[in-house]
Amino acid sequence: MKGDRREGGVFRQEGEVVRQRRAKLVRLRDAGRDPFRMTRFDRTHLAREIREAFDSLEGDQVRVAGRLVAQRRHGKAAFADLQDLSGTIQLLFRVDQLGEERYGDLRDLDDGDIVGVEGKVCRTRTQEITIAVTNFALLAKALRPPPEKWHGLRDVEIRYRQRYLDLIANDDSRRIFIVRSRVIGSLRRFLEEQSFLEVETPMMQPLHGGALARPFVTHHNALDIDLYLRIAPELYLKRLIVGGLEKVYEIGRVFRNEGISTRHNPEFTMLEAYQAYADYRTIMELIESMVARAAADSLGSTRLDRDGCEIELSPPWRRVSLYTAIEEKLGVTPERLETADSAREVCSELGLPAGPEILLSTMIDNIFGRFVQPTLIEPTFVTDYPTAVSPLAKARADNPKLAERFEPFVAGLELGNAFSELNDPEEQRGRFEQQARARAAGDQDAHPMDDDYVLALEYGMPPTGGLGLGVERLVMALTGAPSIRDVILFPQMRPQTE
RNA sequence: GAGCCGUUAGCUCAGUUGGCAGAGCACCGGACUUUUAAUCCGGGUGUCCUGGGUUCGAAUCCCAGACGGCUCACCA
Repeated sequence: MKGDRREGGVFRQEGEVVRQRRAKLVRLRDAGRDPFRMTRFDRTHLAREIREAFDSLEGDQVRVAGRLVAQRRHGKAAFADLQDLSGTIQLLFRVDQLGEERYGDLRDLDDGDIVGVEGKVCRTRTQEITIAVTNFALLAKALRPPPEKWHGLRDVEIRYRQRYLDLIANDDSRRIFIVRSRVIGSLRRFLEEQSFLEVETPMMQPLHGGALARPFVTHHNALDIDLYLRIAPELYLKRLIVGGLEKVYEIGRVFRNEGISTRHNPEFTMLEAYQAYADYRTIMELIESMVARAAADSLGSTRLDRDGCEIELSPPWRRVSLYTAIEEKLGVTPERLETADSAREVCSELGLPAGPEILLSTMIDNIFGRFVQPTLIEPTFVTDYPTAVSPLAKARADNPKLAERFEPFVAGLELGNAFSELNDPEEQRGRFEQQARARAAGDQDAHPMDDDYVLALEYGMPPTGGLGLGVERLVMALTGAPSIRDVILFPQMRPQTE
């Protein structure tokens, strides 16, 4: 066996502790008590259930199972803390209860071991709710110790690479992923109640579309074609609207081949929903109720406390034009953002890139993203995005340069994107052609021409409102998690080299 | 992709001017029948991220690299 080694954050040490534990396992096996041959253990209660129902359970025999996370030995008595999904509960082992031999078997137990115990619910002198153990079984041996109990596990690299250790050690991490699960459940229930139909559409697509982003490419051997991992389900979902399903949604993974940051992971979970005979204003109402509901279901409140600042998620949310929001924050009038030249001046003044190659829409987005977005703490719908950057959205009748589109913001985070869907096949074809030109000119994120989608529109799509919501962003907003990696169990990391 | 910062015991971290590698918790041995960061006595368990270089001597200084974090760029 090699000696101790440390490799960039993940611990693989074969240190003294591991050697001791392996030796202990060998002794157990030699004695015919191999813990890994244990199969089931029927428990009667979870830790929290015992604490919450103590009054009615006091004196009862119960069976619990979990991970041993702490031990306090006192010679002829010993305390231990057992952690299960619901929390921890104290165990009390006494030699006069277990007998000398059984009590001696406690030597087999280490922090981190998985044990099942049977015993009587009681309270100790210090009023701690405890199980006085009458019998116990080692159900699985931990050859490595869990993270240290007092300081916990802080090393972010280990937290992400070995998430199980993070979940064992950090209550807050466990809480965030439970919230995430509840949020997704809540979104489903809400949409179900509104008669939306949950559907699944291809993740591997011959043509990537529905968003402006670069895709991952893969290859199908039998068909001998390249396929793209989807960057959005949008165009398939709208085909279903054409097909008359009228209210559809999908919650699923999308993949975008771009940089990683505290707000971006290459794969993330997106909710997209489409409702026929609705427009973007209908969708605003849908989103504000749905998010408020998700907060209530996952946190028990529609109010968030963020750095001492209260955020109320109940409808209605503020609605503000992109241009008004910029003017309010920076005093830059909409007129100055009408032409690329005057916008360039504004960008120069603000210290933003203002080169001749930068498009007007990009400059506006930069100004907004840098100076306005971080201040949108209260839930806000920002409207009036330029049609030029919204190739799938219907233009406003009174001003075709602007789209019937909005983005929801909470706690400074962009949660998604929504609009009245463009259902005019001819105009859609024109928009795609414009995108294709941008693509030919080097814009790798531009939308590719999708004749098959235009064909679908030619059969007639009712006026439709649609939304895309980043589930991770929503969970970040609800939990206050500072990084998207904190709400994705296994975030993308660079592989470690040996 | 660029800049800045980080990587030392199982975990959390300290490490002075370049001079034998440190603390707390964990762990091992002993004591202890109501502790809960148990306590008391004894024990340091290490590829100081990796590879070069400077030096009598490198955790420390220099160069290159790996991984991570943050900011920016990219990106909804």
